[in-house]
Amino acid sequence: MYETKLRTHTCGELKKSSDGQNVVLAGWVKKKRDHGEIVFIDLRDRYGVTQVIIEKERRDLKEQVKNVRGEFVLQVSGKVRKRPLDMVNEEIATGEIEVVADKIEILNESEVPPFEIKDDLNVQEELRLKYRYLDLRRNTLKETIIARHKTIQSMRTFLSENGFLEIETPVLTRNTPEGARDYLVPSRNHIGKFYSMAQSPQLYKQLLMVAGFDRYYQFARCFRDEDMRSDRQPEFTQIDIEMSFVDEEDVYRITEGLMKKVFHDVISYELDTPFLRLTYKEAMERYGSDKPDLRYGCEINDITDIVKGSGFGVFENADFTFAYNTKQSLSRKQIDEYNDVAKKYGLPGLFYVKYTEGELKGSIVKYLGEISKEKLIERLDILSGNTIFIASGKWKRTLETLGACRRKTGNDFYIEGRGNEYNFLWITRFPMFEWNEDEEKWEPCHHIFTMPLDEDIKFIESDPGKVHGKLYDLVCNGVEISSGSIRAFKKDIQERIMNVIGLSNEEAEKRFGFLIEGFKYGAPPHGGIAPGLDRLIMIMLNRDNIRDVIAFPKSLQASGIMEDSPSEVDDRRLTELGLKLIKKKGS
RNA sequence: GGGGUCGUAGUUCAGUUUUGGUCAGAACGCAGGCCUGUCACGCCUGAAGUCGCGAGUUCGAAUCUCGUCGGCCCCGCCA
Repeated sequence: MYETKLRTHTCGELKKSSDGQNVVLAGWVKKKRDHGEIVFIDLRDRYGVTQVIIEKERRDLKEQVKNVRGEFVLQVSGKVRKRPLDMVNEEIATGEIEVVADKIEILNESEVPPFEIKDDLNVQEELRLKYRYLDLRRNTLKETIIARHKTIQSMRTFLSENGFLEIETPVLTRNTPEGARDYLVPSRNHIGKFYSMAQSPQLYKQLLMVAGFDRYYQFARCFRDEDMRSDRQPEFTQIDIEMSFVDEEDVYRITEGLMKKVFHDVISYELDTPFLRLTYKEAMERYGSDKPDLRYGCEINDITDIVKGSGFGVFENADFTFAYNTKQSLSRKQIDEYNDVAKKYGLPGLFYVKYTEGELKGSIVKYLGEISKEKLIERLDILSGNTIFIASGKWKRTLETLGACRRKTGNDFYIEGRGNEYNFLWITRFPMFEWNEDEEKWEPCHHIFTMPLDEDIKFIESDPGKVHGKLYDLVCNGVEISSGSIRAFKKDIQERIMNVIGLSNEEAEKRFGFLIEGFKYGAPPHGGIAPGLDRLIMIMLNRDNIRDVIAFPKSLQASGIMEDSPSEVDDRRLTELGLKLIKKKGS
């Protein structure tokens, strides 16, 4: 396989049936085991590991490899030999054979690497990032990168077979102030002006619909100058999809088909389709999240009706009181951790109730009558030993807080060892607008080219908070994999939406005039979706960090640890660009 | 922008509070030697640290104080 001038076989393919063959292998020294009379060398490449043996009479070879150690690059010529039965290594694919060395060429030496190249590695990530090319030699990371390739390959096949065209769009584009901060690129030809690195190909793909390419996709690199998280990178990849003459159902069907195929091709997992659907409201009220993990229960319940009238101030003054049952017996210390979570999400704290010895216990129990207690026990399905959390306040914040607590319960008790379950669902019926308290104005929840639900269009002016968009998110195991929408392709709807959020015609013209202009010439009804490739692979391979699925990722401070980016540049370059630094670090 | 946490041989860590002083330690790796069958080879010997960096307190700082840099995690932000 993959024979070249320097090798006849890879280090992963020789089998019992290769016995007696003369072969040439090339690879890295994984391990040398020198027994004096006899020497073993495990040779590693992308495909596997093969044991090379230098026999006792080959003093010349032994002398030659005297100084060889891990990560030297060798070319070994020799004969494949079946190992004696009791010498077979069942751990590796080539464990039934070994190659008896006849000739060894040291293709390159290696310094002692800063960390060992082995699978069960425990090294500070900073060091792994600095020597990423060494980290990538390890199986775990290597397999991820291979899986990433397979994912892309599988998607290309599926989309191409379904009539989608792969079309590239510019990375260097213009600033569109909505949404995330974008990376700016100063222009040498236009002093004082800047390109923006595309946050996504959103506007281009919609114009491709105007152009008549009714099924488009692209593996689009997206750039966002925002703060990192364990699932966010400043540059990441979306599998950007847009279709014409469709409604939500068409997008769901294609996306479900795509996921089904990818999971089958990459990890041999058969997804059930169609995926479950929840409205945004339902997801929030039952799970406290617009991206709930449905691998476990712990559903939130509205208990406002039970606690109103209890006389307890917090309950009386709050819009809503919600609760969920952890179905666990938590210690005082554990409960404190939940209080910390609540504080982080802006609630003063949580109440908890424990059911022990046939009695509800907790600070708020004294406010509840017998009937209320019984209702509570029934509604939350409380069993002996259960700890229940209760929170009061405004709808969204209270639910989000309990949602964060529920997530903690899940992490602590329910999802351990269940990374190989995949619980996909669609979240639908998102609100179109959100009221910004600080600026006292309506803001779009998604982006402004979203089509409202037909039945809500009449509320656009009178009651924007009541308008839902043709918006959908694809969620799996508590992670937002993707979001998309059916677009507002007609001028009148667009203008009504812009009016709600206080965007004047001139302003809109300035920001995305080219899109509005394009929409004048027969824009077809269209919509799309853009699954995040990195997150999808994270979920599929059960990794909890996005850096693990990217060959050369950035650190949390958006630095390239290996290449030491970003870097300062010569003053000459700045001058050329008409730029001058205001502050320079260390000056 | 805010909060948390970590930083000690090449690597992973112990030592840091109660107690500032026999506190520069282990394992792996590395180097030298021995060893027909290992695959986490084994045995013997050895080298190896600006305790992230800087300042301060002190007779004395890995240990206490302040600052700073970097990694990771979270909130804000962000599809």
